[in-house]
Amino acid sequence: MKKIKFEEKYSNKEIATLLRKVAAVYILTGENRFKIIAYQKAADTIENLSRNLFDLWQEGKLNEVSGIGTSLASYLDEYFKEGYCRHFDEVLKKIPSSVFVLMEIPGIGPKKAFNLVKALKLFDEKTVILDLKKACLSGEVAKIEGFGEKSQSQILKAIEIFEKRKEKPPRMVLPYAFSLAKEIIDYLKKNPLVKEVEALGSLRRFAPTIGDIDILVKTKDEKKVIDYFIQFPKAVKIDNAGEKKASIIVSSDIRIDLRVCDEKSYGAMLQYFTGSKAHNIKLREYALKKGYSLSEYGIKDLKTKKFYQFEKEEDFYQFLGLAYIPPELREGLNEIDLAKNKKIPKLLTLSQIKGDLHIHSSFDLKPSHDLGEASFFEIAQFGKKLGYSYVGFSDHNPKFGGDLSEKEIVEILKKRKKLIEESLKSFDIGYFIGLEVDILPDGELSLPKEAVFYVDYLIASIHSGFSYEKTKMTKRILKALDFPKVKILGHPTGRLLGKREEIDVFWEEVFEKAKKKNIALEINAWPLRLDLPDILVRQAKNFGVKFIINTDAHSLKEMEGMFYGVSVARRGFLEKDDVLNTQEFDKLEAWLKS
DNA sequence: GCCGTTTTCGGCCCGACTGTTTTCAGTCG
Repeated sequence: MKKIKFEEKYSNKEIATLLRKVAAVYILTGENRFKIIAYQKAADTIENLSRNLFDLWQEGKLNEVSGIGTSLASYLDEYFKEGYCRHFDEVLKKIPSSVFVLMEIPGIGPKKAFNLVKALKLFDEKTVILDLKKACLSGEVAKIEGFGEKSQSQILKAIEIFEKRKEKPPRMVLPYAFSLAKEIIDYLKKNPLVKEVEALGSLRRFAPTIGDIDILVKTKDEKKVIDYFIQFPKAVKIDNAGEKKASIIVSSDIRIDLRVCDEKSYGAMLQYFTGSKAHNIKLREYALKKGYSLSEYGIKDLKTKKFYQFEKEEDFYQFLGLAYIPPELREGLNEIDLAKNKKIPKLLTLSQIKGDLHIHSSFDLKPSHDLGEASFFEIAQFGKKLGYSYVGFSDHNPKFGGDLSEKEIVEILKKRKKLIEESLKSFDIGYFIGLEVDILPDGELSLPKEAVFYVDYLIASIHSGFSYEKTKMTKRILKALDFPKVKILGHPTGRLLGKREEIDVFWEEVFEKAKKKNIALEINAWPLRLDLPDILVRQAKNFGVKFIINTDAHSLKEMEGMFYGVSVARRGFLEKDDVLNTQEFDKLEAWLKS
């Protein structure tokens, strides 16, 4: 078979888009609606896959993906092999391509898009959005059958929001989402009708980035709470507001969804509104097989027609014969099967963490990157305050290959070790002397070998050359792991959420080697990193690799961010024993010396 | 078009909100 190179059009995202387009055409041509659903479901599944569909195809595992049956598998096989699929092409030909562009605007689906294109003759996909905007402004849209003044101005607003979002997608990193959610929660709490209020959705699941903020309120007066909510001072637009729910857009183009309910359905509503969508769909399918229909209000027994309500979420899952599923695991993977067999892991908790091994101090060792803000003593003191048994100092390596000679670098590290020992002589917390060292392009570490005598451990990290080809990058990392005293692979994928993509690596080879050499993979808790990503955490765990969760703090304040790293570990199914810095000092020391 | 702890046939998650209608279709989460 000829070797086929991966291209952008083979990415999960692009394939999902392709299948959704086919589904859209089927909607317009009046296909069987379950066929349409099948395409949409396959698209959802593929988009949320933890691996590239393309890779799975190369391994002959297309049929293992749920939602891909014989038909789709053969279409996709042709698509990967030939670069196109005749069936898809023929279907898509039936509809002007500008229809698909309009569908990207919120509130416009296939039917509205098609009617607009047909009525206004908007056939140029490059200008279709601009043309539609003009048509709205000149009042033409309101004249089309099925549209009116209101939908015309709604479309206009939707286009504006769409254009803004295209410039800067408003996905938030966790800390920002938390602070925004807190603002809204504080506002809601001022209203005495609000009995209880919680942030749910992806925030409760601790997803690495958050799109919308979801808020649930328990109240006896639903309508009044909704009226109060839409008066939130920072709201720039009320997207919708009914009896049961409302959505506002706040100044930063972020959407806040509110649901209100009484106490009797609070448990079911918590479950529903925490999601994810994929988890809820799977849960409902599972329940249906058992003769129950689920909704945000409770559980209906389809035989007896009896309706059950739940004040607590735990009882909702229990009723279905399932163990409680922590929100972090509700991504529609295999968590329902695990819950059915009572195999839900006992996830790591923050209180189990005994120390932080990636902290940057203010000691000036002429580093390759930025210094921290706090002294060794201040860091130790703060570690103690956080309840840790030990801390690890891991400044960036001195700039190697520049003005400093190897001898000078060794001297600096010698001096640093002495200073640390003196600073903490009479302070009762364990400590380790580490160093975060750059992995150079060739896989060497940016440090003279003699320097390792003055450290307990090294964190090897990539800080440049992120776009190497996969094989070269893999070799580079594997080589770095052979450097003496490397015990941790720091922020392994190098990603910066919304700013920099993950490096391209054959991770299985890295996991294999890390396991063999007893090297831990870091889960870097810095909110923009959250690296290793949860999906890879789970894969690495299956290889038997151990982890260490670090904050990469450059200030005392940042040392408080351990919590974000723990959330990644939880989403990656990690338990206490998977994570080395849950161990006491002696055990950790033994590992560092191993 | 997919799927199987009732099934290889006959099912397929569930409900809210809006606008344009005059009972519902479209869209969204």
